[in-house]
Amino acid sequence: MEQDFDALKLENQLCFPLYAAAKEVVKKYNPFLSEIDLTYTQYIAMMVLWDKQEISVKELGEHLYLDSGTLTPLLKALEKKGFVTRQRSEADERVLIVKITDDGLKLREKAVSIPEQVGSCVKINSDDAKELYRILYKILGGLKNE
Amino acid sequence: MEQDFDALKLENQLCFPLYAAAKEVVKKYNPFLSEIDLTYTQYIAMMVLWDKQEISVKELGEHLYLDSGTLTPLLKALEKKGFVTRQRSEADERVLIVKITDDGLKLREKAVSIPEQVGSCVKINSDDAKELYRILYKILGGLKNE
DNA sequence: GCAAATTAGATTGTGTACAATTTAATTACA
DNA sequence: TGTAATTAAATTGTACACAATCTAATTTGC
Repeated sequence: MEQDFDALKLENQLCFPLYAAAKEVVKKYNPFLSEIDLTYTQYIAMMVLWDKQEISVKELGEHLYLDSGTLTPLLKALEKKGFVTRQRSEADERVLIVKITDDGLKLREKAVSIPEQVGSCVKINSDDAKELYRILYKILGGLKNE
Repeated sequence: MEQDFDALKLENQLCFPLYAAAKEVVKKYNPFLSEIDLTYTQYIAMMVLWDKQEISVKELGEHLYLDSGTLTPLLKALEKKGFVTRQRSEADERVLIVKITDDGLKLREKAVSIPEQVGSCVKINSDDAKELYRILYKILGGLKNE
């Protein structure tokens, strides 16, 4: 009585290419990010800060799908590099407010060409890109409400 | 003279939802994987071994998009749990052959229901799943030849 | 045949990720 | 109003992930 194990084959997984492609694409950012002294995770945190100037750790984590265990050391590193400040909210001492500095804002001008540069490394046509974007956010939306 | 920074907005990235969705979906495996004492990375390594019984570290890394820096400690952990053995190839002492053990093979029966269980956590219809699969492997294929 | 180049894996160091726990501040509510 | 519950970050411990380097074995090319 042979059992059917096809469901456990790597090529039948959807999660595996998701995991692998994410890793490989993130890796493509490194040569460009190292020029501005950021890691990928630091870069996406800076993206939120370029947009909002200041934000609590909790809110930042909601945007990035990251928790304080990841963000606390990451934000300390960004503070050390002089790109952000960290200070407790006066209204609620539990809350830590992260603010972008002038140096952090300046960094945006150096970063602005990165999306295009990485884009040229990742071969995907515009239709596939749109489909991928749509499906990924559908998945993320579906996971949130549980 | 205002510069256009839209390319740096989080919502205009394709990589970010890829990164976030991969992380969140992998996280969904943990409750099921912890029951059989595996992490996600160990699980995908076992998938290759369930399929092939034995493989070199190099080949395993090619399948999983992982290098020896990640695989060496991971395979030592799997060896410690008794799921694999590690021994040098006699034909070429540089090569380390990883072999599945009887316990490792038995684990497959416990694991076989995991894909379905995780599937029910991730809301995606069959058309989207097929599209996603196609696009992700297209990306992975495009990154390889460079 | 042998030195140079290549290859496979291991090691080191840095930076995530995240579960679980802890601490301190705030809020709920009896 | 005072205690219990909740909340936000920080901390701790484990496990990747990978660049860079190292070591040992094998292959190349003369």
